[in-house]
Order: sequence, then C-alpha cells, then structure tokens
Amino acid sequence: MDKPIGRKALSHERIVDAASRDLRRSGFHGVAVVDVMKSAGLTHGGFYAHFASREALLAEAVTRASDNAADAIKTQAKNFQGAGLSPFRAFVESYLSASHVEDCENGCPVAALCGEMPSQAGHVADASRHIVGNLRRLVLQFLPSSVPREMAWSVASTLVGAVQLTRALGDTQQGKAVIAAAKRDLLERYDS
Amino acid sequence: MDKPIGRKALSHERIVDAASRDLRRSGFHGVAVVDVMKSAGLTHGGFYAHFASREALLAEAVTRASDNAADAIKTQAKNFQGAGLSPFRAFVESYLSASHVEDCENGCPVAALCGEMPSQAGHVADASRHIVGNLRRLVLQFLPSSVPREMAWSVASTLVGAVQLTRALGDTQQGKAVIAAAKRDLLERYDS
DNA sequence: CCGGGAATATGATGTGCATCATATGAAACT
DNA sequence: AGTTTCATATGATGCACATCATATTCCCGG
Repeated sequence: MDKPIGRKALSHERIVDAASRDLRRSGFHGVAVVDVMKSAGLTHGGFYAHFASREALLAEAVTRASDNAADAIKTQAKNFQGAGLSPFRAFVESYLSASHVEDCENGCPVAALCGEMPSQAGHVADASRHIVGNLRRLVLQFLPSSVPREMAWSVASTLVGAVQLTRALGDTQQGKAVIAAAKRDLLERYDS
Repeated sequence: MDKPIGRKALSHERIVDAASRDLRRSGFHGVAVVDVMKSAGLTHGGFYAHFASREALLAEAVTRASDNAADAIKTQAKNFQGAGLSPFRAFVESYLSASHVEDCENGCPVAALCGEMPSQAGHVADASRHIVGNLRRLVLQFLPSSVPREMAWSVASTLVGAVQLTRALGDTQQGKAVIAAAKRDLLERYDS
C-alpha cells in the first residue's frame, strides 16, 4: 500500500504544485501547459504522459490548492491561538492577514477562483464546488458552537469578498480599510 | 452640447453594451472581439475603427457595466422601498435577489470580475478600481447613517462574496443557504 | 560497460484570436 | 445622377496555445 514514488510520480507532483500556484495567481485561463511544465523543470511535450488533458490537470490543481491552503491557514491559526487568541479570532486573523492577501498563489483558492467557477465544466466544476464546501467546513472548525451552523456561509462570504476586494484595490489605504472593516464586523458579531 | 448621434456613435454604444454583457458573463478573458461585434450586429473587421485596442473596449465596458448595474439595483430597491421595506433592507434584497444571482450578465460587475481584477493592467485596472469604489458609494446610499461609514466595505464584501459563492455552487440547496445566511447576517447587524 | 524500457525532449499541426490592410457599400452634398 | 467621404465588410497575418508524433536521454539490471 506504500506509495510507489518513482521519477514519474515526483514529476507529477511537481506539475500539480506548479499548476496550483499558477491557478491561484492567474485563474483557470492563466494556467498554460507550457508554463506549468517549465515551472516544474520540464518541457511541454511530456505533459500528456502525465495527464489526459489540460482539464484533468486543472481539476487536480484545484483540489491540491485547497488542501494546501487549508493546511497553511490552520497552521497559522494554531500559532495565533498559542498566542492567546480565541479560535475564531485566530482564524479570522489568519484568513485576513496581509500575507494571505498578498501571497495569493499560496492562498485560498476559493477567494482566487470563485468568480470564474460558474463558467467551468466537467471535473473542474465538480472540484470547484467541492472546495467551496471545504471552505465552509474550515470555517465551521473555528466558529463558536453557539453560532448557528448556517452562518458559516455568511462568514465565508465576508472573508472571500474582503480578500477579493482588497486585492482588487491593491496596496492602498482603501485596501487596508476593507480588511479592517471585515475583521471588525466578523469579530464583533461572532467572536464569543 | 447635444450628443451628436450618428451611425457610428450608435454602433459604438451597441458594441460597448454587448461587451459589458460578455464581460460579466465570462470575465475579461471571455470578451472576444469577434463575438462582441457579432452580438452588436457587425463583423470583426470594423472594430478598430471604434476602439484603439481590445483593452480600450474592456475599460469602457467595465464602466458601462457598473453604471448599468447600479441603475438596475437602485430601481429595484426603490420598488422594494415602495412596498414598505427600509432603504437598507430594500437594497440588500435587491442585491441578493435570485434574479441578480442568476442574471449575471446584467448584474454587478464587481461580483462578476473582482477575482480577475488584480491581473488587469493599464486603463482596465484603473476602471476596475474605480467601479469597486462605485459599489462602496452605492452601499453608502442605503446604509443607515447610524452605521459607521467604514462598514460599507464589510457590507460590500459580504454581498460580493455571497453572490459569488452562490453562483459557484449553482442552483442547489447550498446556493440558497448562502444567500439566506448573508441576508440574515446583514439585516440583523445593520438594518436599524 | 551495455541493452532495453521508461521518462522526457524536440518539433509539428491545427485552432482561435487580435490586429490590420484593403475593398465594398451607403449616405450626403452638388 | 456623380463624386466624395464615412462606415462596415472581407480577407490576410502573426502569435499563443493545446495536442500529438517522434526522437532522445536517463536509469537500472546484466
């Protein structure tokens, strides 16, 4: 049952990782087979030895991005909790941190991609819907149990919207104002 | 001072309108010169008699979409106010209405585009930032004056995030749950 | 050191698209 | 009606990209 890790499997991983970053930086359209392969230290031609199609890569990359980002957010939230913050506050401070807003290629793929999800098809659409559910589950891990579970969707909406608006505004006073307002709003409302 | 409306000006308007719809339906990448011209009842070749470049069209279309959507939202909100809702509630019910979520090609361009805005450049980026500001101003027109003005950003984040997540989830139970949660959250918090 | 198969590279093909050069057609004025 | 000018159409051109066919290189067991 051990994973047989050969040269090919390692390349596969590198390709998916590279794609998951390009995906979050530039969206679904921004993932070009040539570039991804170059980032993975390979040339474009061998691509179809690893994936049936570009779409298949996208579907894997979407899922990889979600897992990857969830790990990062959880790790940082644990750190904040260690520093004495409540779980929910630690989560909000992680998701709305400057580093998460700026480092979009390692950040939450829902924030990066959800605007383009409705125009995806097939397995990419399936994976997309699934990672939206992942975000909801992540929120629920940190939301105080006194809060009705449905409200996880509202929290997720505010988080995703705030990150997107901030990125759209760039590194300006307004951008910071969006983050500040969203933090204040979420904490006043849900930090028990 | 009258607008000189000749054949060319009319075509220009039709092109921008068509582009503003394609833009909201399919994003910046989804706007293809050939298709837009076809939608406007023309052929692709004449395009550069109207615009210096595809980018110039995009910049105009972004602005047009914003004006167009703001009018639609304001009109519907006035209707709801006529039916006895508070201004803020009327606005929230308009923005989070099923018709706004479904009819994205006539809806808010910030919700449709803000995920792609960070990768735009030049005049398109400028116009994009500007219409994010338009959304904030629209929210402020309906937010009770007892609420601190900064919170308009939080309201905008929740609205945009909720519409995007709902569209991403498609016409499912979960999609409806997102809208319901966002409405409840915003109204409990800000409807004076 | 060497053969054979797996992994990857090179190069070709076709498509979709922005852009542009030129041709056609319609309207306006004489 | 005839000429001029503006508006739009036809038909390149070139580039970027996904896909695929074929060649080369790498690694491992003899």
